[in-house]
Amino acid sequence: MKPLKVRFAPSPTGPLHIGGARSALFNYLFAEHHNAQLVLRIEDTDLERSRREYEDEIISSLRWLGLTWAEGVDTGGENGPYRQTERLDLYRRYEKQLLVANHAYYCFCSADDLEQERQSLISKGETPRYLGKCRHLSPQAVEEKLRQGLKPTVRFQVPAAEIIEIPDLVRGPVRFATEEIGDFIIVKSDGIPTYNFAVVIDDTLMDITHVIRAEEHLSNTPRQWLIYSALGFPAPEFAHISLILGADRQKMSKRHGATSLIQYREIGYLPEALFNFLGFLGWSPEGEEQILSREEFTAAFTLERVSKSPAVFDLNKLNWLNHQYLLKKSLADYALLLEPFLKKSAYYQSFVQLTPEQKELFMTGMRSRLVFLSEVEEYLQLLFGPLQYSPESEEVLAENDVLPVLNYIKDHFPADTSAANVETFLKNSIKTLKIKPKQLYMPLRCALSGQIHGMELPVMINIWGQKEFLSRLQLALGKINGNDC
RNA sequence: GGCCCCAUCGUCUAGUGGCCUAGGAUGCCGCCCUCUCACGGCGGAGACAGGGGUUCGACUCCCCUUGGGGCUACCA
Repeated sequence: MKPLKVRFAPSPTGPLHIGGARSALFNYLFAEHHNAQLVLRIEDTDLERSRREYEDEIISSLRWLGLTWAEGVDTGGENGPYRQTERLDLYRRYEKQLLVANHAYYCFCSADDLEQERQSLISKGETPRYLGKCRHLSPQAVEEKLRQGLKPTVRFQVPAAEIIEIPDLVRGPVRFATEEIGDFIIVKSDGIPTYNFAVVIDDTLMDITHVIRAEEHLSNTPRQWLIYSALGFPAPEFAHISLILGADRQKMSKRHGATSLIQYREIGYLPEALFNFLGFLGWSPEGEEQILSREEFTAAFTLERVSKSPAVFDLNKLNWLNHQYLLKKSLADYALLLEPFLKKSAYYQSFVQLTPEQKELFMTGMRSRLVFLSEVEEYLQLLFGPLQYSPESEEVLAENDVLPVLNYIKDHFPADTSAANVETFLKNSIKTLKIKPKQLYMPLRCALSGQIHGMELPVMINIWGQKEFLSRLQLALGKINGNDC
């Protein structure tokens, strides 16, 4: 039996998209599960939009996600080159073969003619398609047009009145009538093959056994099927996985916010969280656990459990997963992960001056709180930024009994500002003043940070130190007194 | 418009004719913990799109309707 082999074949026309990442992931999981090879091929036949920097970006996104492949544009292999624009002579060979065998022909129709034909068919309620005007051009006529310098496209001659049945591993058999298909272009007028043509040749030459790709390609599959059979190639197995939709149930696109993997990395999501999240979009294991390791995924992944219906991208769930993965990190690992985000902050200089103990307290506080890493900026601002009072905090400070409490704290504040000592001091103050904890903590929190939410108060106070603490408290007291006048 | 795909809580999903008064997760709400937020614990509301069949019995099979999506390019 032929060794199993799959591929991921992105177009370098933009950064790696969530949907593309999921397709890549499913191919990767399939390969790992079945001990198959994964190939990374670059489909750059769209000369206008393809850019080498996107290719690099896609590769680094895939690596970041933790995917590996045996063969490909960056790793090399026996079936290269792996960039379609470097395989043009290969396609030309098969183009000639189809031309000679009358499976394909030159077409000289203009864009205007094509558009007219299209509109006319739509108005008649038929499938818009090319009706084959140039199909029976005589060799002399073709010769003549070529001599005039006209640049033809090459069209595949679709056989009439056939039903094509594509066996699809996730959808079951899907049928198409060739009447609905029209002779389609396999080589553009600039000599570059179209997707439908190149993909068949590459998948064959690269010994791909399973084509796992997004459902948007399903309608293209009969065209490819026809080429396989005209060329005498065996067709691979197909598995069309459903699309990932935005919250509005439309295909994910730029207007749905962050759609590229890079953006998620920049916001501070972990690759393992994305891996886990994407793995559950359109697939689920037999058990009920939600968090799977890479090994558990590869052990459990089969195409049989891939869902047929499209999946909506749910940021809430990604957030939860990311938080879960973040929570599991050791403090040291967490600090390492947070570092780039800290460095980016305007308050980085203040942060680096903290003692190791303070940094650890800060990390511990962040770890239980942050859903994604870039959120750290809010906390840095609270600690090191200018004191600004939120409306809620002003309400708290406007209450009658806060002044004596704050004054007491100010007058008895200890010189030792270790978090433990501050906590003891605050607890003792509560007893002395005979008030509820909240009556002390809340006004104090608002006075010092201007916010009603935040990290543990003793930790914040410890980080501020006595001087900063008193100056903040002073500011709040002045504000309260001012308001009273 | 034509062709194709899809249809279980808001969302991701389990479910392959009786195990289902439909399970899990997330989100939401409540309680506990607690200075707040977060973490953690406990509990609650929340779905088989509609209509026909098939069957002793349909979430599960078939048909229709409806809804959503994809394709319909000299883009992939």
